[in-house]
Amino acid sequence: MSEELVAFFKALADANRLKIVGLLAQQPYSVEQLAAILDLRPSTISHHLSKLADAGLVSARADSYYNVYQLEEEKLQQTRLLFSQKDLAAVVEDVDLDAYDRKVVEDYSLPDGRLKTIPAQRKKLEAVLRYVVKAFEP
Amino acid sequence: MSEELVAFFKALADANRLKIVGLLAQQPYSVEQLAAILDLRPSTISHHLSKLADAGLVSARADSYYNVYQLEEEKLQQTRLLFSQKDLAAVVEDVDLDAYDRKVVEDYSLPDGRLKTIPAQRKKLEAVLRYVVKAFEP
DNA sequence: AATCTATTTCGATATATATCGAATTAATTC
DNA sequence: GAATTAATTCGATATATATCGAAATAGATT
Repeated sequence: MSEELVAFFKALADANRLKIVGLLAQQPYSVEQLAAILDLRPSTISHHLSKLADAGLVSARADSYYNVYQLEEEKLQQTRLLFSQKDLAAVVEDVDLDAYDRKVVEDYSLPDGRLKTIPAQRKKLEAVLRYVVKAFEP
Repeated sequence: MSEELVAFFKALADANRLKIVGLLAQQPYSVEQLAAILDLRPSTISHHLSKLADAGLVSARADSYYNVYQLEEEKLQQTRLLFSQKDLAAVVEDVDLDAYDRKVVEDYSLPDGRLKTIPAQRKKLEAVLRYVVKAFEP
């Protein structure tokens, strides 16, 4: 039967899931990061990733205690045939890539702008560092 | 934006629409023929074709007073990259290709099996002829 | 060990979609 | 010209899907 083929197209037939694919085409992301960037709840992102995983388009890798999702390269080849690099870039063009970093800094900041504490979680520490580094760029 | 891309995948994200594409990959069909073959109402087929047309995957051609739908070749190329010839064939493998011909013959037959009248519509006449010819094959 | 935290699962809800049957439209046959 | 017919459009309905928030789970930090 062609249930698999239908599932493949269904997986790509949603604007937010296409954005997830577009983002993962650049680098792996955790659920929380994707949630912040796409302004959706983590549970929603988890559902989307589950559908993409069922279709074989993404896979999860445990990194510390994050679940980091990445594109499956073979399937990626298939999808690259479908929508070009340009299309793939267009999908994420109106996406706020820094939303996660900003959110973390905000969560850890006092009203006066200084950090309450240094985040214990590695990804959050990284986010703060990226944010600070960016502040010193031209 | 990537609304167009989403529409493209949405168009293919349905088992019956995939079957329509698989059928049209072999030859053009009218709405009525597709309805008989896929066992759906003509209005349903019309909706499906409308979505496929919006995505640029099919186009209509007036033939006598039938609307005959065919695949758009350029888009077909794109989809051929997605799902191979084999997949395309698999999509229609459990489809009853002769359903339309049988239905026409049944509609025009008397209880004793002889034809009431010769169908006036060209496609129905063709259907009866195909049916009869097939009856004389090995 | 106790507490936090990221993710998943579950239940609820609102929106979208597939399908049908009836009404409408456009074109054909008689 | 009247009756027939293919296709589309419309209204209704049932199912599917996207999303959320809360609860449950698994893992890490203190």
